[in-house]
Amino acid sequence: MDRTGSNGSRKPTLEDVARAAGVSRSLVSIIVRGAPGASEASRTRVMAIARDLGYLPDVRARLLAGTSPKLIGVTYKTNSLHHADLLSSIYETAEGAGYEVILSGRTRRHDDRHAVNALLGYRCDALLIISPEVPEAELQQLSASLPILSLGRRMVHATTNVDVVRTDEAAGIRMAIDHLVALGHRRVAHVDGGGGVIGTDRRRAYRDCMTRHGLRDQVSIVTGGDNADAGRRAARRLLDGPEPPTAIIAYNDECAWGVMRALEDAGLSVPRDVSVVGYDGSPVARMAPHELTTVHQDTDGLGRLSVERLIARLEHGLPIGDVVLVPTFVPGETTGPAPAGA
Amino acid sequence: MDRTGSNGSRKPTLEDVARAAGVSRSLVSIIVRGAPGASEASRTRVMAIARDLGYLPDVRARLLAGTSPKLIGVTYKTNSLHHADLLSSIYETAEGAGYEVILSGRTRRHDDRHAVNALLGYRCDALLIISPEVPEAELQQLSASLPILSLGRRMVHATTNVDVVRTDEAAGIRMAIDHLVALGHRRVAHVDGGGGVIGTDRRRAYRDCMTRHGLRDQVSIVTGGDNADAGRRAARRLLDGPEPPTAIIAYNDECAWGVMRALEDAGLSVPRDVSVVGYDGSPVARMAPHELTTVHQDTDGLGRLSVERLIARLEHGLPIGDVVLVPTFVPGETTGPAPAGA
DNA sequence: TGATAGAACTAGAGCGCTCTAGCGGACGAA
DNA sequence: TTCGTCCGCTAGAGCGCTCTAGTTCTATCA
Repeated sequence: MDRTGSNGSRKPTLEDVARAAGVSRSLVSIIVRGAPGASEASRTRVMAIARDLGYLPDVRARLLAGTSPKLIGVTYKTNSLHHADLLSSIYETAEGAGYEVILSGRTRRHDDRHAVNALLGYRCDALLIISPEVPEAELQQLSASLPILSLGRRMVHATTNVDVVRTDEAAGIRMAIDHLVALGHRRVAHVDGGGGVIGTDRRRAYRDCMTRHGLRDQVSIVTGGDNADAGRRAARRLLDGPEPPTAIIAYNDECAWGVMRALEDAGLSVPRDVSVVGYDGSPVARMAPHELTTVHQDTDGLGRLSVERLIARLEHGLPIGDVVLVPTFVPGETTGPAPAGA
Repeated sequence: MDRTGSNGSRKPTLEDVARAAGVSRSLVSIIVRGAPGASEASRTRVMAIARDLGYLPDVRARLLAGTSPKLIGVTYKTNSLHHADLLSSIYETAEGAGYEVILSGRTRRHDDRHAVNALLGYRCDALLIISPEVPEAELQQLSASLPILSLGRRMVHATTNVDVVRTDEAAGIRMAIDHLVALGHRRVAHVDGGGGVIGTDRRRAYRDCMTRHGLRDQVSIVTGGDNADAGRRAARRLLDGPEPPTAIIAYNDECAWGVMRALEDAGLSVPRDVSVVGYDGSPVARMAPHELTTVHQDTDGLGRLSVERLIARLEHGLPIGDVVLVPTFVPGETTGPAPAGA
């Protein structure tokens, strides 16, 4: 078997182009990179030859030899619609700035740590972790050797060196509760996202905001998660309780789907009997049979800002700190007036 | 600003470990790779030192220097739940076999060609393209320089050098139609996936199978797509027609969501008024408020087989050809008996 | 005793690129 | 004329690794 491809010929290298053009490897390098230091005449001539030969730079060699930062490692959960959405703007921003993006997906058996290690193996210059799930201390430790940006998750310790671009969770939850209360709801429950920082923030915001509305005794929280199954199980427990809620704020859109599923199972109608609010609001996530009422995060902005700031830090050492975007509340068809008797 | 990390120290290299251990770079290389040729004593000693130093092999250098194939490039659509599902088994199988996987996502503005070029830049040894959208000729041309495997999409020309691992589309559609016909449905429509090969196969299978059931005059096809929006728009057109169907087979699960959405909009109940069948059946895709009746592809099998075969080809030159898996039909809650009057 | 084999290890080339240092020639200024 | 300067270009080192072709050392056997 021929390793180099069925046609038996190696991929052309800089050397090949240089030989064909009768110039040095260095000149070709300058030209294909678009770096200054070559005459216009040489540029057009060499580029034409490179094209003819089908030359494509070897990214591995380029990264190995280069001295300026050029590689951003990104990890995300492959089964998250919201993460997938963020990738689009991350790709676009990075490519526009001349940076390579290397992806490492997190799956069931391939978690944060695996993914981060894979990225470190590529010696990326910075790490963009979407909603990191490892302990903050680990991120902190990592940040000693390269810039780390957490997209979505806040850092608890102010002293941290880990940069953050995120959404104002409290604002999002507040909008949702204000909306529901204005519709006459009082028994507003929360299916939370579990023990993570984002989940904790949303849960606390829920509690605070309920209290501010004088509904402290109506606070009802049940452990959910970031997927539909978790939402469904959680909602089922909620409905089994003594006083089922008239509105449910789910941890995210997928979770909200599960919640609606459970309501359906219980013969309840949305929003007539129970109102449901999601979170994230990425277009791809809004496929529910009813247009989901949701807290819309600025996906494009989050992705773009993360990359822009990370690059600014890499190139000029500008600190990023904690960038907070305000979400938008998007009323849909899954929320309505509280039932009369409630 | 210090490029090499805030602690100012470069990442340790083989050289560093070798020096610390008082042995040659070559020996350390042998040991960290787990290659034969080192004593047990050296192994434990050097490994301990490597660990202490926090040594992590540089993948770029390793790939650049290595002569045996080790890198599989994978491209997929970031917003496809089915593709995301496939990634899990692809990762696991490849890692288990000691291969690196490099991902390149396809997004709105970052299409097949971009993604493939990015992967070629890394000089991957083989390309695994999930549901490729480029013309077959282009794949064919690509296959001249490295093994190409199309996961999901069949090749039209028998002479092609592109390998395929896919699902038996005809069988899947047949199961769906048999199921619906057994429930008394006659007006079974199809919201298709557009002009791609997979879409065409499912469409043709639909037509053939309807004909076999003596329902040729009931054939009703409307152009959909692989997402909920497309499904919704398509179903709307279907319902506007003279004789709306009593059952709809959607191109995939996301499309089916859209179809259900349109039915809901029209005040129709699923499955009382109209039955709906999806396609793919990955767990993450089955979040509809009703358990979707769907044609379940063997996601794990597809991913695993693709990688296993690709590796077999790389290492032993074994041809892959056209591997076809048979899907499973999973009856859910979105299909029921045809309405009496229909 | 010396030849021989095998195990353990090393030297050094080379993967494809970038980057620094420097070279030659053209040109303008003194 | 001579010097300096700038432009266009090249030589060659080096990025961190793998791999081939040794070398050394010990054990074994005629």
